[in-house]
Amino acid sequence: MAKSPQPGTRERIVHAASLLMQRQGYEGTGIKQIAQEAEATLGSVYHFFPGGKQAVGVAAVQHADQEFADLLSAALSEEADPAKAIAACARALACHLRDSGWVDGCPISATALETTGRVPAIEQAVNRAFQHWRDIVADTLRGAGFRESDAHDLATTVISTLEGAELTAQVFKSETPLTVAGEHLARLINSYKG
Amino acid sequence: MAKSPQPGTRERIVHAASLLMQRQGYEGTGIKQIAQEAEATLGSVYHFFPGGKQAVGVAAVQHADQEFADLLSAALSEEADPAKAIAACARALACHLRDSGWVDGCPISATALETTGRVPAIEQAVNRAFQHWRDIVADTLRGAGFRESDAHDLATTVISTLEGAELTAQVFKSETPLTVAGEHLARLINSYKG
DNA sequence: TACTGGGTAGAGCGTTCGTTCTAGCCTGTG
DNA sequence: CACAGGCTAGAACGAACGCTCTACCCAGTA
Repeated sequence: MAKSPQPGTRERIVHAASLLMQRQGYEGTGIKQIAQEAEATLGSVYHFFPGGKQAVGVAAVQHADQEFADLLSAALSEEADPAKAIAACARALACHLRDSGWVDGCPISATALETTGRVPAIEQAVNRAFQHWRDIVADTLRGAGFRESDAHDLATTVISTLEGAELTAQVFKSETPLTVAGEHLARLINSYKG
Repeated sequence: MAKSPQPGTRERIVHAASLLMQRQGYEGTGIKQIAQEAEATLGSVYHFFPGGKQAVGVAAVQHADQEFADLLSAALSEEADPAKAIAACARALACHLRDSGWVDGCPISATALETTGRVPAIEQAVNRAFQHWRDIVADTLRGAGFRESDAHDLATTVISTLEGAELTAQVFKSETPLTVAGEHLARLINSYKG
């Protein structure tokens, strides 16, 4: 009974919410639209998320958090050199963004910007996601022999820059901002080596 | 209610729209809220902006575009060394963000993310703003003797990174991401010198 | 004096929002 | 077979949305 049945209605709702919020933000996405996209009914949504739209939003952010963390971990473990790994990661994001028709950028930044200081529950989920991602990068850098404080600062800038470059690429509808940012990050990281 | 002094009604509307959209995005901001904040009436808003909410949004983005361009130009012309100037600019953004209670980040990024691929008029205004800002940085770098292509790529990354760092700083409610990003950008720029 | 027109004021339109509610379906157990 | 309970289905609510509409105020002009 505690197990979710079939291809999981709850999962479909979270996935649809995450996708829609990625593309049109939190405010721009309606509960009914989420239900429709998930091929669920309003009743189901409120059954699984008695907390309403906020609760769906939090779950969607957490889902996107884990999804991007997995992508980041995979990209970083494929390459021994962290500088090259991050540049490759930026290129991968650029490809994905292009293939989506310049629509699928960072899955939570739109939601983050709309809700800062106004919806604490979502704010907190976003905060945790950013910490999560930064820590993944920081751990990789530490593992590659970077000094503790350098690793932390570099990881912060890596996340910031990827985030910003994704936005810029989306605005310009061009892969260039992301690929260039990746190369610049690699150059920056290499300048700390040794 | 009480009649407002000097500044024209149209200007008050644009200013209020810009501020509200900065804090809660395009979708999260209502026309009536804009009118109220501007101490104007709905009739006045539709008198000055027959195009409705989209038209107000475009004007707000253009206003924010010019405002940030002025801030950028001022910061860049205060320092001869562009690397130091950009680091100083990042610190200034951090101060402003902190003083606003971590609420006033980039004035258009929330709107940009919500409207990409969905509201062409606003999309275009955002595109022009990013180009505008990038060109200001690129011109400064070119003026400081950087190669044409280096200046262009660096300018793109500077805007991306500032944008992303502002978001990260907002999420973490900390000045650090912005100040660190500023220092990293300075280091990156200096690595292209000579 | 009367006219003119930019600007102000706000009631109210149709729609959609988030949410609540009741009723019914379906499946696993006793 | 009966029956409980997780889940689905969708009608309906008040509030808020973007927007339209008419009426009014009040210089400036003649």
